[in-house]
Amino acid sequence: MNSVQGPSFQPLYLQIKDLLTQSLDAGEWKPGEAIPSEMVLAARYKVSQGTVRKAIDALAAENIVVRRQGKGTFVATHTEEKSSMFRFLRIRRVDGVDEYPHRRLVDIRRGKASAEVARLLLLRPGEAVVILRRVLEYSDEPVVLDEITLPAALFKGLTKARYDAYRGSTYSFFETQFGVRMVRADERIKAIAADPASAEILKVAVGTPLLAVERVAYTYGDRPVEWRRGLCTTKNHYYLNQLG
Amino acid sequence: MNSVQGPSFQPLYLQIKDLLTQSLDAGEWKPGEAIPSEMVLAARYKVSQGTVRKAIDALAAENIVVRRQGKGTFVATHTEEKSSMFRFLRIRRVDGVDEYPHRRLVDIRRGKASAEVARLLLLRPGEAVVILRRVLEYSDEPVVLDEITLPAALFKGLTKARYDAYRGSTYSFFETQFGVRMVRADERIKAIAADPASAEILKVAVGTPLLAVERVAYTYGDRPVEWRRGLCTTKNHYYLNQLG
DNA sequence: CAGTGGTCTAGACCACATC
DNA sequence: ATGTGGTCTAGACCACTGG
Repeated sequence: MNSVQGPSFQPLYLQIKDLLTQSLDAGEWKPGEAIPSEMVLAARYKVSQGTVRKAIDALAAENIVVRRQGKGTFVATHTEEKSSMFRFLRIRRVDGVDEYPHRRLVDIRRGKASAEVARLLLLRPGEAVVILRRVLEYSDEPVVLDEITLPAALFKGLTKARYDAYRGSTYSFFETQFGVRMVRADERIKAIAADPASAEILKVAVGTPLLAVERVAYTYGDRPVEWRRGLCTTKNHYYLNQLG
Repeated sequence: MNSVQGPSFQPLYLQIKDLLTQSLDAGEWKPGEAIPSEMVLAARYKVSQGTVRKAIDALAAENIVVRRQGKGTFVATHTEEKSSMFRFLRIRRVDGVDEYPHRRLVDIRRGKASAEVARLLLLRPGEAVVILRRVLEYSDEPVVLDEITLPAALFKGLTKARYDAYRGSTYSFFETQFGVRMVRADERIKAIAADPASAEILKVAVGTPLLAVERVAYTYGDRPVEWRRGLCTTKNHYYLNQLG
């Protein structure tokens, strides 16, 4: 059922994958919901089940959907079992115990995108942004001091009260409250000395070496929608990475 | 052609994948060589080409093997194009230019595995190890100070002269000279202050914040075969990570 | 039981590399 | 022209879930 292929050839299953991504992006199926079965999608797109399967396999490999045998294929969520909660949280306790930190919002303020943020988030310089400052606490110990910058246009009505009231991870909050789902991120890590303000919040001496982690997070279609910078104490914690 | 399945069921294509991994491990096909074609493997294992294909797909997804349309499937190498050279090297210049560092071996010494190294590399405490100390230089600037610990049993005849004489990456050296191919690694990152000895080598002030990167690298079958600890200046460089 | 995803097969054809 | 991997199809059967 493959149509005539234009000059810029793309396999059928990748075309189907793009169509599915568009539907996901448009919110046709919400996070946590099931997408139609392979047979139904095959009928809709007039291709064989095997081709739909390959398209879904590709989405599953990117953690955009989750397959569950016997039940169906579901739009991935940041509100899930432990396994996926640590996908975007690489900080671990040195003793190896998996602990999900308590997040304490220091303040929210509105501002204009700096040249750097505008460049990274593909905004016009000076465009409105929302900036959250947070502290992540592990067993009541402050470990990470965060600053999260978001395009205001996508996060209308983001207030401290709403953030504090939400139970669950920050990306789960973004996803359920603003329909912005993070699918991928790039991080750059440096080591820096604690400045007085950060040192006080993290309860370390001024000049203590900290990890400085900068992140750009992307939603469907590789659109950047979050910039964050975190300072992390590594007295009792480390940053975990798997190279494969 | 599936045989009767015992109590611990495993799909045929995963069984084939394991057989291929064993052959790879045994050196039946060396890095850089082509493995037999899908048709030939299908005949050998008495399964369909599609099943062999799924097995190879799984190996390709883990970067153990590389497919090249029209040519064949090849055992992956650390001696390849730029794209794969940075798979285990996450240090980048802040200006974004991709530069492969010059490695300078400080010394090689032999010793016994500490309790920690023995635990991580699954050795008996006190078992013989080889320890390399290196400096990685980017544009003549020392950036990383490394200490690499290897089980002596796997790296007989490793001398400074041989290391210095080799052209190519360290993992390429291990692979071609000792038949030990790294396929995966875990890294743990902390921020620490430069001690006097390290500071001098890296040409930074004592107390300068550095990244401390600890790595355990694994070969086929998840067998740990390298432990390393690196100290990295982040004045002009950073550690890059992709979360997906 | 019916419906879902998961595996396996067999065959056709396409794209690419090499001779 | 031949051989390789890449795509697509159609159908059968298995494994899991839930009514």
